This record gives sequence, C-alpha cells and structure tokens, in this order.
Amino acid sequence: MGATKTDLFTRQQNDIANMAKALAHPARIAILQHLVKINTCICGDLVEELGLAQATISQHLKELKAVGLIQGTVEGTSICYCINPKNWKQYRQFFDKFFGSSVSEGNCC
Amino acid sequence: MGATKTDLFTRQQNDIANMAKALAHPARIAILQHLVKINTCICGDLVEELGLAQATISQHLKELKAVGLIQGTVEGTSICYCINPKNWKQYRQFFDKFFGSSVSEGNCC
DNA sequence: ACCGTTCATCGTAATATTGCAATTATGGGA
DNA sequence: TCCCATAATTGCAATATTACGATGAACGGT
Repeated sequence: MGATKTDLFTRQQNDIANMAKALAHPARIAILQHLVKINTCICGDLVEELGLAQATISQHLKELKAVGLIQGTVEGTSICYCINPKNWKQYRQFFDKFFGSSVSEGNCC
Repeated sequence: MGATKTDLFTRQQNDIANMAKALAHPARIAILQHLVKINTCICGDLVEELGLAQATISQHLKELKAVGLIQGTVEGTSICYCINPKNWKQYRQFFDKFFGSSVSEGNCC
C-alpha cells in the first residue's frame, strides 16, 4: 500500500490529477512562467534563473516535457525549450471546464 | 535533501503549486466532482462512492479542507461536506490567470 | 448507562518525489 | 584528434504522499 489506486477512478479524473501534478511544484511553475515571459525560446539559463542544480532542473524539464507542456529542440550544443502552445491551450480548457461548473452560492453547510 | 526548496521561489509560485497539489490526486478530483454534482451537501457516502477505506477518504477530505476548497459542518452524528463557493471561484481565477497569458503560436522550437 | 453509527486521528508500511554529485553522451571549437 | 561547454542520465539519500487497520471521540437512540 502507498501507491495511488488509479484503477478506482475514471480516465478523466486521472487525467486531471496528472495535469495538476505537473503543476504541483514551484520550480515547474517558475519554469513555465519564465518560458511564457520570454516568449522566444530559452535554453539552460534556467539553471541560473532558479537556484537549483543542473540535474534537478533537467529532471523538472523532463517531467514538463513528458506531459507535453513544453517542447525542446537541439540548438547546437545547447537545447532550446519553449511552451507547447497547443497543449497549453488544452490545459487551460481542461481546468476551465473543471472549475466551470459554477457552484451554487450558499444554502448549504 | 529531498524536500521542496520553497524559499527559492516567490510566494505566488508556491501558492499555485500548492493549489495544484491539492488537485493532484484522482480521489480528490472525484470528491470535488461529486460535491459539485450533488449541489446539496453530502456526507460520508463518499466512502461507498469511491472504493477507498474510510480513513483514506477522511485524510483526503482533510487536505481539501486545509486548502479551503471544501467546508464541513456537523450534522448530528455525521458530517456534511460541500464546496466552498468563495474559494472555488478564487481557484478558478488563479488558474485562469496563470494560463491566461496567451502563448504566441509557433515561431520557436 | 449502554450500544451502534459516523468520522477523525494515530501508527505504520509501501511507494513516490525531490535534490544533488558523479557520470555519461553530444556537439563545437582549437 | 583533444578539450570544453551543455544537458541528459544514473545512483543514492532525504522527505512526502498514499493507504489502511486500529483506536478514539462525539452523538443519537434505547
């Protein structure tokens, strides 16, 4: 025991949870914000920007790439990362839909 | 080592990461969806609804309550949980703002 | 007062995540 | 070819999360 029981939940529920998990670390939020801000691509100066070790940054980038939020292309000796616009919009829609179900104010609890 | 270095990031970045963390589990997504659906309050039939043990559900409810997404009031021998409309809307706005920074299509990577 | 129902909390085991040093590719100079 | 810079991967230690059985607290009924 200790592992998440994904089989108990719907595909959609696991999807949303996984999307949220990708955002569930300040370093990854910082990376995404930096990439959004510097709309043109950025390489590994993220290591300087955030105060984490190169190996750690690389790991976070890997996770973000795994869920499709960012993409990277080789640029000579360094690698150029940027937001994946398509999936970014999809994420936005997913969360929008999730929270969109407007909650009835008051009258309970 | 192994703990998240929250002090390296801004308050806002940590906040978003924490909000995302609250949603980063299918059981909590399922709980929230159930509470939204049954707009009137619901008690602990969540234990039946999801297939998890009572102690586990209670733990997830505690986390959701800790971040303010739900609220609960004593209802005799059972407890009535429901969405916290105010914070729900705030969450929605936060994520909307985060993803709102529209990404420039193409032209890079 | 006694029992049963409902839920929180504690303790513990299993697993996942975070972070880094060290190492390993890979590509561009000299 | 021999370095040097950049970034991925590996291996490991520290910490966090998930899940559950057992126990405890609170309430309603009898």
